[in-house]
Amino acid sequence: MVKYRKNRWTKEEEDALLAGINKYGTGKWMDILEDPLLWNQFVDRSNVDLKDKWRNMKNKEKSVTQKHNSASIYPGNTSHVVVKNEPSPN
Amino acid sequence: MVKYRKNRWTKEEEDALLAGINKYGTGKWMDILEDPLLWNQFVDRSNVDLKDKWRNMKNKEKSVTQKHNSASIYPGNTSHVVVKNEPSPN
DNA sequence: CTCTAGGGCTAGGGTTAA
DNA sequence: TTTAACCCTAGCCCTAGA
Repeated sequence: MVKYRKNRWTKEEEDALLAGINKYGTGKWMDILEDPLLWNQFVDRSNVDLKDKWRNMKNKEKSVTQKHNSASIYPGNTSHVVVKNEPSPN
Repeated sequence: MVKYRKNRWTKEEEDALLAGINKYGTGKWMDILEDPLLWNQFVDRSNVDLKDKWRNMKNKEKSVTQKHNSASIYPGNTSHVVVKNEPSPN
């Protein structure tokens, strides 16, 4: 099965992704994708697509920062950190 | 809050896992992990990590076999069989 | 409670379309 | 050539059942 064309990200989809990251943090792609307020903003995206898009947005920001030293526009850029659930206190 | 980083398996760790499977059989991950000759070969691995790694090694072998029909490179690949230890003759 | 089995998800390297 | 979008999959998580 071959994918014939790329599915470009819209501004609306990018906003939904950022909103999801604000709510759940990075590394919670399935949670973001299935959020009742966000899921219908995404057009044929998988959890992996969300992860890849966030990576691209970070790379873009980084190159912009290198060129212009602009401040981050993205919330909670902590992609190297994962928040682990505490074990439920039975 | 826990820092997350992939911990790639080294050749030495793989060898230790295979040696453990030879001794105890598959499905004895805690026994392998705590074996006095093996435990210090593993770098920050849990019993679940050992199980997952064996699954990956099996999958890898399977795909190689499908492509090249090569013989098994793993000792005693009898994942459905449990090998019992002989009592050590002190 | 601990441990295993197996499905699910992520992280990061690799690949491709444009 | 460059790179956003997409693929591959090892490694790690979740949890039912023993």
